[in-house]
Amino acid sequence: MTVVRVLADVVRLDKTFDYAVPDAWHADGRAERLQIGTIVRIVLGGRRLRGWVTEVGVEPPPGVELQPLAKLTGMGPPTDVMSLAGWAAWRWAGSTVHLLRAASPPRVVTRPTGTRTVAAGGGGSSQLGGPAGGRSRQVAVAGDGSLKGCDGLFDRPGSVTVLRCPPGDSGAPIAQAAARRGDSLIVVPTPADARRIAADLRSRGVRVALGFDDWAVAAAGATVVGTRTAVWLPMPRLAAVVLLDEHSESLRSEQAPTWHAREVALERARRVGAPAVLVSPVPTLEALEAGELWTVDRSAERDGWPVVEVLDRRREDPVRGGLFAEGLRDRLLAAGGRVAVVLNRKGRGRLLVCKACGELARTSDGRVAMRLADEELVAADGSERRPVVCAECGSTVLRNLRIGVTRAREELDALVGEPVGEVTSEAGALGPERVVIGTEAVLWRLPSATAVVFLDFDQELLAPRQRASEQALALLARGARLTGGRRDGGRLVVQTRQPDHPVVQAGVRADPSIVSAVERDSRIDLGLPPYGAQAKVSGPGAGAFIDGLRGATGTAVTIRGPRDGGFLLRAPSHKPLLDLLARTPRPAERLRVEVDPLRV
DNA sequence: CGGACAAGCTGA
DNA sequence: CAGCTTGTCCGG
Repeated sequence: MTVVRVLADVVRLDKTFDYAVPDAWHADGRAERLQIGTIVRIVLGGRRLRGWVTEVGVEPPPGVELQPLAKLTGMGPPTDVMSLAGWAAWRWAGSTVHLLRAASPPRVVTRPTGTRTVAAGGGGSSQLGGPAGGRSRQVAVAGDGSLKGCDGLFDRPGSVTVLRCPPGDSGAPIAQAAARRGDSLIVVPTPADARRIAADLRSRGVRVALGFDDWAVAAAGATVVGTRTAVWLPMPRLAAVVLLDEHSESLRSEQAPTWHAREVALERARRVGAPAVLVSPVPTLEALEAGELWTVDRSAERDGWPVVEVLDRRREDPVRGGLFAEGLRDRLLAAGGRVAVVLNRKGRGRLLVCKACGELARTSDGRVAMRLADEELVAADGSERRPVVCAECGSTVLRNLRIGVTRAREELDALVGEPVGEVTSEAGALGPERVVIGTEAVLWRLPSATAVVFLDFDQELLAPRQRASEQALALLARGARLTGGRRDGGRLVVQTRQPDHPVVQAGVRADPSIVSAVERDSRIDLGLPPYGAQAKVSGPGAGAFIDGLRGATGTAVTIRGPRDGGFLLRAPSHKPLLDLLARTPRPAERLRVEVDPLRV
């Protein structure tokens, strides 16, 4: 009798059970389709459940009467993806079930779709062009702004390369170079990016699976293009991995387990020895830590960024100054074409500003905004408290820098003397107005702009998030993608009271390494990822779980809390932390474990 | 997770 | 002691 082990599709269960393969399945060939990852129906405690085969031909446990498998549903994640999901469950301290759901086809797949016309290796497709450029740690930018020499990125098996190139769209040539190596995994931030890259590759004769709808196409062997979930698609002949806009927040899953497509893709590449290339105008420290940095020529990078103009608001009256710096009107009128004005209203935290000298109330390291609470200044992340005194000049009179969000459009209207459009994140036609205002969504909804204005950049710089600096710089890069480089007249206008902030300076000098260097030092100091590991444990079961953790001895993990009902675990690296989380039994009550949380 | 069953509480 | 709530265990 053949016995298979099956993981039931029940998150809180997260447990395998053994089932007998019915004799009839041997006769009609179904038994041969049972492989690791195959999706089946099982009966468990009287319930019919979905499950994934995790082992075939296991020794039946003694004294247990096995139930037969109820149904063979169809193909599931291949063996390597099953194993990858298990790794990810460890890496983000979550259930394997969550990740296998992400890796399973959206509809039943009985067999892979289609066969490849080009042999694996892809070299037969001449429309992809040939390798160009020699080996160096640089990729060249041609006169038309396209990249040359991308093939060198994929020369070394198992290598991880970070390619920092200017904010313009550089994805297509890199995707083409990857596809020349064979079936490649190309991960992009948005479905629109995926469609664009996929169309380009298809026009060059590459067999492409576009996102999860093409699960069966990918299973037959193809270059996969998609958003973060694409890292879970079957790829029987994975030859290269590319992440475009590696810094993008969209690569991280919002729901727990909060897996990150960068880390999953790198692990997947590592397992098969495929070269991986992480592309971004503003690489994260995680990327820089994982791979070797390649750049484009310094002057080409500079030209690819727009001019960044800083409007320093420190000397203005914080009350009468309102939303707009003195020179803004002139800049708006001077811009020839469309102008996008960005006002972040998601950051609800109001900023306090010194009435005497115009400095913002910040923590002593200048990283986090402070607010008024109980007659005291308290950091937005709770890390620091002090009396209500300006750290710069000693004045005790601070004012709320309240941004008049509702009136922003009207005020701007009056300022420029022409109708101003408003863009929201909801769909809807864009108006004909030359100047449009909105939240960060403006940067995603508009196809292009001559200039982008950040009205309240301090809100980004001081956001109580671990990656506030990186994200603020990413926002500049996003704006730069709308405007194009300085050669095309692109211009960013940044209103700030922190003109010397590394992010602002990085924009002005078109040099993202300024932020990398400062961030690196501070994260090493604070033991933050990627130079340390953190996990946030919360929920009704948190207390009991932490008690269990405390029982473990000899680990490098420190526990802080409870604060707001949650605990923060820290360790010098991921392994001791994750191993401890994995071997500690979970309580019956609800528990949320977030590894490397965005906020602590 | 969800069902089964046991132990505990309440009101007549 | 029926009828209901709450807790614990287990499924292959």
